[in-house]
Amino acid sequence: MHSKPTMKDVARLAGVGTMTVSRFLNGTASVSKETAARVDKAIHELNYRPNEMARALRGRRSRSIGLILPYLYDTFFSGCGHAVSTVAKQHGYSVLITTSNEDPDTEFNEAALMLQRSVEGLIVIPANHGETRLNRALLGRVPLVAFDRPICEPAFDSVVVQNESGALRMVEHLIKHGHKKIFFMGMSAKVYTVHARLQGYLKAIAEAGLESYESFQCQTPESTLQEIEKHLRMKTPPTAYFTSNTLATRFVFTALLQLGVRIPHDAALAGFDDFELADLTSPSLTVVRQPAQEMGRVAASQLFERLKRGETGQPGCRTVLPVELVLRRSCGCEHEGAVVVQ
Amino acid sequence: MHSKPTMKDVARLAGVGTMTVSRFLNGTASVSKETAARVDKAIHELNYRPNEMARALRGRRSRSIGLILPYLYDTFFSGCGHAVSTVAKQHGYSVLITTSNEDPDTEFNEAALMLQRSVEGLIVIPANHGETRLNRALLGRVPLVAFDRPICEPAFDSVVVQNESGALRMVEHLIKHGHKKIFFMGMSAKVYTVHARLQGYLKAIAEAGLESYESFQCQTPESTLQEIEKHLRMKTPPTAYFTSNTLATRFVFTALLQLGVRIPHDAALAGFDDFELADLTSPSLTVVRQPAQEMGRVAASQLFERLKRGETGQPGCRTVLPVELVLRRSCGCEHEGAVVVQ
DNA sequence: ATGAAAGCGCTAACAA
DNA sequence: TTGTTAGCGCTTTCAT
Repeated sequence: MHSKPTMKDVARLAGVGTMTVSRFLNGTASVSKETAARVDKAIHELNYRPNEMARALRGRRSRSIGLILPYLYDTFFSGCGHAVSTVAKQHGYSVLITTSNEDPDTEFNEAALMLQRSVEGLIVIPANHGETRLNRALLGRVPLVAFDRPICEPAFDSVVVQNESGALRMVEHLIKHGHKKIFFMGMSAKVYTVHARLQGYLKAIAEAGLESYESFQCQTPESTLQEIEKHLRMKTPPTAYFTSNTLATRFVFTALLQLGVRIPHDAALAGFDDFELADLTSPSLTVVRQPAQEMGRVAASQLFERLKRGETGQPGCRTVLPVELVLRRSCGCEHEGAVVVQ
Repeated sequence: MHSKPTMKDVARLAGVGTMTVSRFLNGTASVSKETAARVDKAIHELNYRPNEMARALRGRRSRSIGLILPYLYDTFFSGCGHAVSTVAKQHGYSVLITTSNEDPDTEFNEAALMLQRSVEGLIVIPANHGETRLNRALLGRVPLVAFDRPICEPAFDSVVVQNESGALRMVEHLIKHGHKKIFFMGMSAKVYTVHARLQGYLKAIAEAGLESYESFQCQTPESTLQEIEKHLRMKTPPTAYFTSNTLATRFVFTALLQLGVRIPHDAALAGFDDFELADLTSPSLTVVRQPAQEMGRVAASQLFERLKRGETGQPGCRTVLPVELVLRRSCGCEHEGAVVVQ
């Protein structure tokens, strides 16, 4: 056989019509046992595999979904991606993946391209909050689930974590350690999660009757270092830092070490988002742990639920997943190992 | 408009035949300026987007490639994936992604599924060495580029790093520090990269006239801990460890810390594969750095090169990318920061 | 339970 | 330069 065998080839070999082969493969209608056996034999003999493009073109279903992440090299995002991919595989679906690089236009174009490829649904971590151009007009009837950051479009589902309350609880923890001047350090106020965590920080600070301090200079290691240097020159430098995400945590941690600040003695540190090796630094890092893979799993499940029900008009729902406080040493706790607070 | 506009709709609105629209879109043949303008207007008016499935079915090109990685949650793999995705986007291609979970059968099935989806090429980090079932028979004329781990099939391209010489140089470095008993710690001898790095270790050891010690117990933190405990009970415990990959490095590092071994005083440590935060541990970790993203970039470029040339008969070539030694503190070096040796 | 005909949206091949 | 015809491989519809 030169090129790939088609359904016609199978039908001919089995001595039946193509529709019988199609029905056998899809279980759309009953096929007598005998013919089924003949068809099955022919399929194996030719090593026949249906052409998914033709299937998608003729039928309604492409058995594929699209996944758009800001980046793939970030552990958090790729962890989510792994979960989505796993769920899709369980449903027999393929995943088209792409990155938006946090750019709403790229995101829009990539989404459009995926729709051209007839994906049945889209799972997205939207680019910077409020700027996403994804909407019903673009998507038509195709369902979309946003996660990590919600989309303000009522028809889309969202899956997020307890950003605000997680931050609030962690800052409360720092306050319990006796800190009065706690700095919030973020990468960018434009990102939804950073903003939400800032709100939690502000609430905790306000409830304790303290003053709030925030900075969004954690763009690069250098800018972070400069910012922290500025703090050290203050009359009363901060005694604790709360960082908005992994990268901010890393940058602040590095800067503090470089500047000879002893953690947690001179300044305590706690961050949002756990990561590998956070327990191997010195001191080990206290963080809010969010369930990255679980979030991807739930988002994907939600999408497949919609696809199964075929209900497209349903309003979107928001799922909020719980976070945990992982208390290690950088906050000032002195117990051995890590204490996880649900 | 109820459902999506088709080429026919555009043709009708522009008052031309569908072929003119097709030619306009693909630049296959010249279209007069006036008609081109009318077609362009119609396309924008209807917000028409060609159906990629139909294109792929009729024409030869699906403008998509498949990417198969062992896992997606591993930073190394997802970094490679990011690079592949970026290159594909530059070429206007979409990426179907999936994970093999290091299982050759899953890998085989996923590859077959991708071929059913008419991918034009495949980029793969093959599952455990020697067991991969990917071959020309499955792939037909579809090109494949293996990276990180090569595939022993002459028609496939491979992109790898200097696993053996990188390991050799690092072990030589440990030897220069005066170590006589250096343990090689790996996760699994079945993985190509681990095997290759072991060869480098063995060569360095042999050239120095030393005795070699190897263990593949770094499966879990627990098994690693047990293994190291065993070493400590030896008459002359090892004074240095060389680890085969990130996870092994982490496990050995944690175990040594837990057992109160002072690094590098009681035992030095050096590993293959750099990772974020390797410079923030205490002591900071000396590693062989391999260019993960670069490897993905080169593999993808190689694939697109083949696609462009359309030459399918060409024998596969192997590209070897250089690694760097990143000397931090865990090996016993005492300089500030990190020294990178090309 | 099975088959024949039509056509999904597009493009290669030919014709004008 | 442009249009017509045919058909990629499959499934829907209608017939038997």
